[in-house]
Amino acid sequence: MPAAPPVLPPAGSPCQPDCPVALAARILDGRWTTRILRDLLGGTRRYSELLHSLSGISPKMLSQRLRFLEQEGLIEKTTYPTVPPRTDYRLTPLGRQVRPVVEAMAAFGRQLTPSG
Amino acid sequence: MPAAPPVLPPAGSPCQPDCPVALAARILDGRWTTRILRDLLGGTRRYSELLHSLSGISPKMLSQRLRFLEQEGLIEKTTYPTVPPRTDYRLTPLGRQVRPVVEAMAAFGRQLTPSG
DNA sequence: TCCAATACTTACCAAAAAGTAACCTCTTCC
DNA sequence: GGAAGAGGTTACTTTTTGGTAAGTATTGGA
Repeated sequence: MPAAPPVLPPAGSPCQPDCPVALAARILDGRWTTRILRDLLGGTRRYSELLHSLSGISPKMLSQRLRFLEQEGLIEKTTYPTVPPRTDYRLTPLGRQVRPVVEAMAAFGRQLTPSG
Repeated sequence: MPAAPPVLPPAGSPCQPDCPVALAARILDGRWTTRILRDLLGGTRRYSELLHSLSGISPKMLSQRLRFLEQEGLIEKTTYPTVPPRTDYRLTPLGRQVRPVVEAMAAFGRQLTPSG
């Protein structure tokens, strides 16, 4: 059975603050959010792995965004009481629902690159 | 023939600043951008229509975002020298490529609504 | 004793994004 | 001589976002 067709609100209807696009934008907004999600779509990641792979992000921003995404129910973490401690982050079922968004962004972003 | 399968960068590869997702995020970032694009996906709109339909946006923000999107080649405008003057905004071919992104965001946003 | 490693937090600061309110231009209608 | 209406701009302020640097906790190892 095919996936449900993508539905955009009808042509005339304005995008109210509670419109699905606005709700998604509130969560996905920010320089780093979609990049963090993109990396987590590749599987579980540790804090230090993300800090390294998202070149340029500061520890503060990373933990801030991670905390926000956790609050919003998109990711969850596990801390292992080893020495030194270790923390794993992974997407929740809700978080995995952003895959189509990130994929569509990647496809759009490829149109943007001057030379592939 | 089916659409090309959505491709996300391979699991291990970090999201560099020039990764497609980051490039798309730079343009789609901000509280209003995707909402403006959402409305324009419904067809040509006038400045005053957008000002009204994007409830809460200020004239300054709207013209700022519109100018930015024009610079980035996603929209174009036409001004008619009527009295009073009239301006139409519409998506360019590049701008229409954001449709899948906005659709995916809408689908994700619908998961977020507590009730419908 | 001090350093290393991991995963943070805190205080402080700079820059960017967004909001508010007022103003501007032009012309036609009252 | 206004006001109205479209499409903005300007100056000013606030809020949000992001960055830097340093500090915290734990404990095994040199």
